[in-house]
Amino acid sequence: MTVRVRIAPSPTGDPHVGTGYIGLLNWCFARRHGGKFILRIEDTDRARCTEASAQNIYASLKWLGLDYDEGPDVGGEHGPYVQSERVALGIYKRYSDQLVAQGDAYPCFCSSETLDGMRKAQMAAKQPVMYDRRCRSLDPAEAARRVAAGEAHVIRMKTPLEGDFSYKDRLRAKPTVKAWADIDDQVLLKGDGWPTYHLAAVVDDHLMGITHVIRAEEWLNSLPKHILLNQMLGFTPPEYVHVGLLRNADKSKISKRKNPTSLLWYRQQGYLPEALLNFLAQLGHSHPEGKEQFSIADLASCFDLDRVNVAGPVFDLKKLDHLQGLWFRQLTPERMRDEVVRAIDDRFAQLFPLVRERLTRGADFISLAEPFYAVTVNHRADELVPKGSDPAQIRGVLEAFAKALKETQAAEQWTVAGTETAVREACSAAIAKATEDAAVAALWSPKVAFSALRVAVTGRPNSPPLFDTIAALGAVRCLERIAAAVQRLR
RNA sequence: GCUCCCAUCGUCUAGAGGCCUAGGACAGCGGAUUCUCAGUCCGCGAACAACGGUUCAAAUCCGUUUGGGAGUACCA
Repeated sequence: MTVRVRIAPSPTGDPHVGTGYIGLLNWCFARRHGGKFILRIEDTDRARCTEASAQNIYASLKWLGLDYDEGPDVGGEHGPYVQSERVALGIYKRYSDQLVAQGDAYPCFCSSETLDGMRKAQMAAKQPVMYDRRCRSLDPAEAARRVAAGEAHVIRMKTPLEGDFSYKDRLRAKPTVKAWADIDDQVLLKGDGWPTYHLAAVVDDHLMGITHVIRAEEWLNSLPKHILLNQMLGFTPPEYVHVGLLRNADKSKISKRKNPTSLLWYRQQGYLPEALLNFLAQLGHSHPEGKEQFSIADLASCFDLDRVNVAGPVFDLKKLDHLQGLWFRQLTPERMRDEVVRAIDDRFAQLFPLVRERLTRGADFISLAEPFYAVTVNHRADELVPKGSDPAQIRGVLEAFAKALKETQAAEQWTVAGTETAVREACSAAIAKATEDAAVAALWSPKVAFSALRVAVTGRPNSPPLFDTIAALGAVRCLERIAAAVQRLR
């Protein structure tokens, strides 16, 4: 039997590291066994999926080097590989009809309000939350008549009312056992006639000849539904394997709030695909020879599905940075040069408008843009403290600005307008506190206070417009530099 | 609440009953090299969640507890 595995991301938002992680595992498994690795786009959520997002998934997988043998943009014998196109072909509706005809599924006419009320009542009564199956007992002929009359409905699967479900996941010592009675009558076809994940994935995995479904453990709970669906439809189920979920430092499921989750971000930051992949690989599968640095081709040659981790690993960027350093320093001079040029180019587009009118010669760009590229700047005390003020006063000003800007950063308002508003408000507040004090008003005037801020942030008395500069530099570097300037004044 | 999953240093892990007074890597700390920094090299601290079994022998097997996580959608 030829191994056929897949990843099936949903094109919502940015391409996710989790997709990269699961993709890597599937890719290695396919390559190890001479099988096929397939990409399928699951865009059945019409409200959230976008074409741009799908394009980013293709680009990111390509960037990582996780080449797929079949997929939307490469074709294959089992297409189309985008579920919305398969909806148009009537594929899911056909299977749903079959299930209803067999008596394994039924139309449900309950409104979302009804369902909401049900949930709340069950919650309050500390009962398990699930559909009470009231439409399941409707007379099929009567239900069919209401459907034909155009009444709003969904299609639900009939889960067994008694008995146990058991499935042995190869990564777990003991089989997963659940009582069928705890499993909901899952919606298969939504009100708009589109399939839910459960129906679509099971049908497509079968139609595409998938032999192993290697996915994250968040799916473990719905495994019984998927196996049951396979049985009802007369399919031989693929082997389902559930791996650990990537975690934040607090062990919760990895999230945008607490970690960079976008693959686009890693590329933009200059991480090497080799390093990211190496890092991701270590989270899921240790190298049998104990190697720390290895390529995915190397991993693929010794990949063992039974060695994959089930405990969700914490995603730690420090380790990535270390690996990145190893890979980067081993780059050929040519490729390293390309990486450096790319890093400069990326920022050039943003910076050029700021310095353009200040240029006399092309080489001026280098000195003018230096504060934007530099990791840190050195402050001169005499420049930091404008005439007529003293170091202690300026320190107070900068500390107030730092506080205001930190809030701006926390509120994700780090833009030209956002930072300017924050800084100006800090000035107004300080002046308002000391009414009619001319000296205080002078200290907090743009002329004095802004100039101190400019030196703190750029390390020099002249720069492009202050708030454009602050916005372009980014919150992290600005705040670091202000803190350094405050230190300098102690 | 209900259901399921998981459990070795701060983090990623090695470990499939004796090789374990638990090994490696990252991070931290100390030292060496060095004009500086980075790097490199050397060293230090740091874990089998707890309690009961099974066994001549348990990090490894079983049970209970504790802790963490996930699911509980007409999202995937």
